[in-house]
Amino acid sequence: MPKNDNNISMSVIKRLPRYYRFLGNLKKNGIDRISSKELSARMGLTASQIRQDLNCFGGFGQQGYGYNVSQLYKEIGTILGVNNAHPTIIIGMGNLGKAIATHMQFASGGFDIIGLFDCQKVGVKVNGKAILNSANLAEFCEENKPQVAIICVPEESAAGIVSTLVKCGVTNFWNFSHYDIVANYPEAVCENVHLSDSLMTLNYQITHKDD
Amino acid sequence: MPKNDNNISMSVIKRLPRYYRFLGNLKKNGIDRISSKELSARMGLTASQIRQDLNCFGGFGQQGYGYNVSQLYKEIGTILGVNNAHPTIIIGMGNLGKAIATHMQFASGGFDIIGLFDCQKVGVKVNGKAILNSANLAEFCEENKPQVAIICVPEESAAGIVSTLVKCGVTNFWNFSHYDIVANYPEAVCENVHLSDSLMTLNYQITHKDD
DNA sequence: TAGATTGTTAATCGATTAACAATC
DNA sequence: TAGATTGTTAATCGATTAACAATC
Repeated sequence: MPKNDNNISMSVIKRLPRYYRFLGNLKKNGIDRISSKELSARMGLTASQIRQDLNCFGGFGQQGYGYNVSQLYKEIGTILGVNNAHPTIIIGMGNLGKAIATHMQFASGGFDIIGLFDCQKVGVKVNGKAILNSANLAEFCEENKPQVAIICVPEESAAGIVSTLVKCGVTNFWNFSHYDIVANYPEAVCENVHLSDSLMTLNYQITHKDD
Repeated sequence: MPKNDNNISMSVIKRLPRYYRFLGNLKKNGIDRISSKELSARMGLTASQIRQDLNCFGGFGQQGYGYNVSQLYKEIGTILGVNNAHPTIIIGMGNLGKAIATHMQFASGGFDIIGLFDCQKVGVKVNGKAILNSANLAEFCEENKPQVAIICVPEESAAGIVSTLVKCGVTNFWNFSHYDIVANYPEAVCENVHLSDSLMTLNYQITHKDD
């Protein structure tokens, strides 16, 4: 009986993909039942946290038994939205954009790539799809109604691109630039990936290892 | 007078790169003085948090005045370790590895890329550097003593690669694979980038926007 | 039934925010 | 000096962990 509490904390949400991954592996290995204790040992969490996390969404377990792996895997998948096929475009076909376009398994994550854009390289094929001209972005959005945009352009170009997209009704973003989308468009949903910040955090840890 | 408290929380550390970025921008715009209040407004934080964060490392401000932008920028840079040049290798020259190799500004982040590895494509140049054979990884490490490895191979290959690297004394990782390095090598320093987890978190937010 | 394990409430821990004396 | 703003302590808030009654 799935709940829908609407104020699930980000801490919990950020753990869901990892649960999903571990359950997928268990399933693949033919394990069809697991207790919070056993899962906690495998994942390096507390059993308490796992039970708390899962109970944000519903009582998926059974006292005295634990959790059914396939069922829980499916439930978490649904919660995450992997059964969606959000029409999605990628803006910026530099090295990063190309890598994202070719490297990610969008379909199994719930996304459907319907267009790749760049202001250069128009017509060049990436992963079998011809790059479209960023100049025609607005027009494309009117016709094809993408729901999600992946921003792989540098910060300088991002402001203009995002402005165009929001005007066309695209308000969901996977943002690799340092442009702060939510600060400028509070209604937007945005997940940031700041690779250079992550690298600097690593540097901090290396530099201060022996403090 | 920089402190060195050695138990700075990860919450604080993860905010440092963003402070560094904002201060760099202020500096570029010719602003040479800022109060925690003004900075908090620009960054969308509380002034209190900024003062708490900075005071983990030392009293960089001056009552009645605020903070000197250039000085604070420099201090945070030093804390983050941007003046280092950690000899670094990248393993895996698929789309992602290539993008990382060409896209990131390693030098200004405190890293120096001294080798690119792949089990195929040996000799092909990426960013002016010829790809080396992963089979010769151990040998290369003995000779060149890299300190950091960037793991851009799939999870299946990661276990073997990381084992080799740890044996050769490489214990600092920027890890793009789902292989859990710290679980297997507790002495390792590792910063994970799980792109597919990030994408799934975005999907959750889109899917539950109107809950 | 007895043992196991959940769902959930209460206790603890840590991080953020507020307040204010110190001081430039 | 008076006004501004820090550094730091105290209060609050939220997240994690522990405990245990409910129940399969």
